[in-house]
Parts: sequence; structure tokens; C-alpha cells
Amino acid sequence: MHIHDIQAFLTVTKTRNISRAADRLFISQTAVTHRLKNLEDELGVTLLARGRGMKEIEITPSGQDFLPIAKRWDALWDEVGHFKKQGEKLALSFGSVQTLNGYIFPPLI
Amino acid sequence: MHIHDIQAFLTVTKTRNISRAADRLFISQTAVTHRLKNLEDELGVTLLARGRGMKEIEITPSGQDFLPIAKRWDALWDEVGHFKKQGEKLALSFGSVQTLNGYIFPPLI
DNA sequence: TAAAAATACTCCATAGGTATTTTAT
DNA sequence: ATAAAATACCTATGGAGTATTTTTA
Repeated sequence: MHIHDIQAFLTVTKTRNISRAADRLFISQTAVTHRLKNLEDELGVTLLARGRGMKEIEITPSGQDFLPIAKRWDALWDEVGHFKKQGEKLALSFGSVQTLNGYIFPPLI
Repeated sequence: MHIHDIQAFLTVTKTRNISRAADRLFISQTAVTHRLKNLEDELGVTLLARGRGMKEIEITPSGQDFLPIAKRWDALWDEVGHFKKQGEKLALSFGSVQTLNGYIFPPLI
């Protein structure tokens, strides 16, 4: 189970359409289908009532039950994103100090 | 970034030792090393101060910062586990009804 | 008939294992 | 010398794409 699967699920609940979700996520329609299938197989439930040719996808009761978990997962992923950004900033400011090390500090070995 | 990486990180913070963490997780030492490396590479920080031959692993300040996120992720994963179990129960109870369908309900097609 | 989801097939990236090397204690 | 982490290398699995099929509206 991957964050990508969760995002696919959440996006389809919004677009109610796999192809549009694929566009929004900048991936292929098949990728979304795969991700949904993986997620449903792992959970052992059907999250979305869908099928060939159908224009509007309905979320199932199980899907509704899973929705809050999916949303919290997505929110947590956002926090991980912030954590990464923070790390970049620190690395950057450290980099500026780094260039001065040769002048200020004595060699370590 | 996978839940397995998170669990590897959390387990090592408890065991303070990669090999013992591997035993506890029923995977190889290399797997734990890989998972930690993947996690650190993705986050762009060092989570655990470790190295060849070292007996006791220390968590870094970045590791401390990441710890609450990791714990929440793990807790969320537990909830997913409960969600799965619930699905199994429903499938089971439905299965028992299924066997009666042929007697009670008329054929669908 | 048009548009949408599912499938068959393929390719490539990644995860994890074994064997080995390097290193702190 | 021992035990622990890291690395090299290999394999298997899984994820995603293209092309195609199936199906609903």
C-alpha cells in the first residue's frame, strides 16, 4: 500500500471519473486503475463502484469508511513534505557556512 | 517511502542496534540497512548516527524531529490493519448468507 | 457510436537476499 | 577477535506505460 494509491483513491472520489483523475495526477488511466485495484485487493474490499464504459463512479460504503483514513494519510504525507523542505533549508544554510570553514576552522585530520 | 521503512526506523530507535531490529522484524540485517538508507535519502537527512562495527546507535536531532511523524504513521497503519480485519469479518458473515441464497432468493439472470 | 474502464503484455525500477568487506570495541 | 554495519552483486516482484478490448449510455 503506497501513498500513490491513497492519492489515486482520493482524487477519483473528487473527479468521480478515472480518466479525469489520471489527467489531474499526470499519469495514465491504466495507472489509476492499477492503483485502485492494488488498494482494494490489499484492503479486501471494493472502494469504488465502477466498470467499463461508466461515466460516473460511485463511492461504496466501504469506500466511505476508508475515506477518513485516506485523508489522514494524505495529511501526514503533507507533513513529510514539509519535513523534507525544512531539511533542504538547513542544508542550504549549512552550505553557506561550509565555504567559510577553510578560513575559520583548522583542518580536522 | 514505505511503511516498512518507518517501522525499520522505529524498531532501531528501540533496539539501538540494526541486527537486533532485523531479528525482531524477521528480515535480514541488510534489509534494515537498506530501508534506513532509503528513508534518509528521501528525507535528505541523517536519522540515526551509526557505522560499521558500532554497538550502540544514537538517534540524531533530525531523527528526533522525525520521530513523531513516524509514530503517527505507524499508528495510522494499525488503523488500516483494523480496517482490513473488519472487512474480513464482513466477508465471512456474507459468506454464510451466500450459501442460503440458492434456497431463499430467485436466480438473478 | 463515443467515451470510459479493464486487460494483455512488456519493460524497468526497486526491494531484499547472500556473500563479503570494513571497522569499532 | 568479535560482532556489527556497509557494500557488491544478483534476482524477483511490482508498478506503470502502450495498445487493445469490452461495455455502458
